[in-house]
Amino acid sequence: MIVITTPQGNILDSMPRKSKQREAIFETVREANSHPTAEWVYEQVRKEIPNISLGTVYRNLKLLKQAGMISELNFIDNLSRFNGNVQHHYHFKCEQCGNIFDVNEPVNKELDNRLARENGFKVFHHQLGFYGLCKDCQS
Amino acid sequence: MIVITTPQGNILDSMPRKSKQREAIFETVREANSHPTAEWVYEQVRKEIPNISLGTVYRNLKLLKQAGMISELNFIDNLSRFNGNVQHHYHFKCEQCGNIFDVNEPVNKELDNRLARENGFKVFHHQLGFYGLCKDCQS
DNA sequence: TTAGATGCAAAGGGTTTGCAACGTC
DNA sequence: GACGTTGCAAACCCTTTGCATCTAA
Repeated sequence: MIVITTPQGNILDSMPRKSKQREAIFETVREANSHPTAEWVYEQVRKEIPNISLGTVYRNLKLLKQAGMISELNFIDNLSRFNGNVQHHYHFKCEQCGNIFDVNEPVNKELDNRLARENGFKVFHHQLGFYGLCKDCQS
Repeated sequence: MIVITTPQGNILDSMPRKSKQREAIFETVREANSHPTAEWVYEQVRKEIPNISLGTVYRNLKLLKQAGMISELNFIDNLSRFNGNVQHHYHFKCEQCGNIFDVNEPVNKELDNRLARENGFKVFHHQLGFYGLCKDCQS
């Protein structure tokens, strides 16, 4: 159903059909520098397409995730959060204001290999999240 | 309201009142070598206290967590999972069978310090979760 | 024309909460 | 007796889904 083309091509074209809703949702997530929830995406897209429904937002977020165009975080809290940055990276969550930041820490692939060697697991990837206070919340 | 006494003392005594429900819930989580959900804890405790309610389970899991007697994982999926192991450690989730394993990998505290230095965050702790296939699911 | 995509509303699943009754100190 | 705790059920919140309608190809 969904065919992922080369990273260079517009992956939206690989969907069975185009829709302005999906395009708006994708753009919203990609341009957000926060790590938005579905609700937030919905509120944003609503400014452009006032009668879009939450169900459509959820359906498309799921599709876009399956197509590898966005990623989903579910280790921050019990809310799904989406991210236009598909590259592997780490996160920091401020326990005061709740904001989530991308972290520039280099990703350590060797961790996966070591775990695989020592425990006999097959390890595909890992998620690393830091918790504390951001600059603004320390004063 | 809740006073955490020394790790040696029975922290349950520091609660305003005792209840057999709370004790059973605590024991169930501590003795589980899985990383149980509230629902699972409820099913277990029900064998001992048949008319316990789910609400009581949730209330006590929250209390026990606040008292530092159990910990909560919310980075595995969008379900709260509880753990009698309060020490800092990492996790592996099998994407096939869904089981979650504690990982013996040493905890790297230096990570927190480096992040703090480089980004100006105050870092309290971090969570690291690995994803892949466990031994049983590789065949 | 055909099948995917939408909007709507209802349903689902996990968690919290209000309240009267109960239990502990 | 005071007040923390419980059981129950309703409420809540986030997410999914069924269905008739719409729309891209």
